Order: sequence, then C-alpha cells, then structure tokens
Amino acid sequence: MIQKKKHAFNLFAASKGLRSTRQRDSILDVFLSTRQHVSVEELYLKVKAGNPGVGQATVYRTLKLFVEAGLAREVLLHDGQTRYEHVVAGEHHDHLVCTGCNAIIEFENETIEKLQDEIAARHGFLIRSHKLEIYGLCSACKN
Amino acid sequence: MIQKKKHAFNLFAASKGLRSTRQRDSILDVFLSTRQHVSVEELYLKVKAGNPGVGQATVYRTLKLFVEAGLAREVLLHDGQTRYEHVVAGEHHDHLVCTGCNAIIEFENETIEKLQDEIAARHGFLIRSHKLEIYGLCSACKN
DNA sequence: CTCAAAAATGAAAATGATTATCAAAAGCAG
DNA sequence: CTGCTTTTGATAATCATTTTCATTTTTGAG
Repeated sequence: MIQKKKHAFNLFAASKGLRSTRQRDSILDVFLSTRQHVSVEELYLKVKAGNPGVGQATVYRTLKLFVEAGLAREVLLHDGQTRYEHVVAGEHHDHLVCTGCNAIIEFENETIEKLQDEIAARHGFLIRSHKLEIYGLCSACKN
Repeated sequence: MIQKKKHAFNLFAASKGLRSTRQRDSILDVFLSTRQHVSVEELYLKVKAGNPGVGQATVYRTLKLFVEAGLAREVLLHDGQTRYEHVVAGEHHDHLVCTGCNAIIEFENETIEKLQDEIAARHGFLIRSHKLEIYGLCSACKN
C-alpha cells in the first residue's frame, strides 16, 4: 500500500516533469507513516528529525504536490492550521470533531453521499469534493 | 425581523454586561443589511462608509460577539478569510461552492440532518453545529 | 561520464488575516 | 456630575503560509 502510493506519486511526478529528490521522498515516507490529520508543522518536525536539513517551505510545497497527485487531502478544522489526511481510493469519510478534547472521529455514510449527489444534480452542479464536519462534544467530554 | 435580531442582541448584551455603543449598533445594522457570507473586510468597508471612525479591530471583535449571541455563524470557505452568515432560527443550510466563479448555492436537506443525528448518537457524540460544503463547478462553469 | 539547463531547496523576508496591547474615550450606576 | 469599567482605535504583534532568490540538485543530451 505504501509502495502503491509511492508509485502513484512517481507517476504523477513524471507526468508533470517534476524531479525526484531526497526531501520529497522523506516527506512522503513520513506522511505515509503518519496518522490522520497531520498539520504541516507536525510533519515538518518529524521530517527534520530524520533529515535535519529540510526546510519548512519545502514541506509546504511538497504537501501541495501530494494533494495535486491525489495522495493527500486538505482538512481545515477550527484551529487555524491546515491539516492533511491520506486519500484512500474509493473511500471518503467525514469527521466528528470534539471541541472539548480535539479528538476526531471518522465516519462514512453512503446515504449522505447519495443525497449530496442528488442535490448537486438538482442544481446542475458538478461535484469535485466535499467536506462534512460535525462539531460538538465526544462521549468523554460531554459530561 | 431586523428588529427581532437587534432585540436578541440587546438581550444578549444585557445578560453579559456588555454596553451599547454607536459602533456596535452600526456594525449590526450593516451586518443585517448584508447578503450571506460577508467577510470581515467587506463588512469593515461598509461600516466605515457610514461611520468613518470605526476601526477594523472593532469589527472583528463585534462579529465574535454576534456569534456568541447566536446572530451570526462563521463560515470558512477556501479563500483564507473568515466569513459570517446570518443565523435564522430553526433553519440550517449547507453550501455548494463553485470553485470556478466562487458562487455559493445554499441548500437544506432534512434527511442529511437526520442521518447526522443518528451517526452522532451512534458515537455518543453531542452535536453543537455542523458544516457541509460541496465543492465543484456550478452549471455555468462546468462547460 | 560531463555539463549546462531546468527544477528544487533553504533561509529569510514578505504577506495577509487575525489578535493583543494600551492609552484615550465613552457608557452607565449611583 | 462622578468615578469606575468597558469599549475603542491605532498600532504593534502573531501565526500560518507564501515568495524571493541565491545556491544546490537533478536530469538528460552529448
């Protein structure tokens, strides 16, 4: 799976005339080894741990490439930082965000997706992506 | 309706020990006269037109009060600016966001709301708010 | 393998939105 | 009015992100 994603990125890179570099490889490794919703800062720190010379501008730049390549997706929560999550082919999930402890619970709901398609169709709208976030308190925080 | 909202804000303000000021009144007026999804900058410019001395820090501060008072809701789209929309009691809508022309189409879907409640219940999650945004191309832009 | 062109990088400066600071002004209870 | 507290405007500070640009790497042609 990690191999598949790396391959996907290489294909993308080749098709765009992008070059293969040490820093892109290590950012990809770290990203792939990561749990969901990493911020750029978190990623930057992890990358630097294994590869001290990498600058954060490069991490920013590279994450945008991952998004273009379809490996990552931007997630904007409410903390003023852009986070990135893995894109798993054919899968889409949404988020329950706990405003108490910042936990994020993922869920999938096929019916909601279908309803979105219907709504879009009704408006002649072509869906590229969507984002559903439910804010509130998780079971631990609501008491 | 505008009267009702002003009243709501006054009640809120009173209950919080907030004072009634010229700038808050005029920011509220402008906000209420506004179409959906105003950015702070837009609001600031409009307020300044009728009331040149108002500073933008005040507009930022006051909008947060409106959110606390339940008159406004934050909407984060993809342009790096926080926007505010009116809260209409008992009504919630979501957005189709056209990435071509930045148009925003609102919609409501009762079934999606219900499904969200079910999902939350299943996770023991207490919903405070939610946000559903569908990105893509509107009928005019998709060709 | 060598080399020049093109692309990528790191460090630092720039940007843009938002927030904090603080002295002066305004609102309000008594 | 008076005095105390909140609010305000101007400006500085912050924070995430982007740009700039000189330098380093990569790559592909020869």
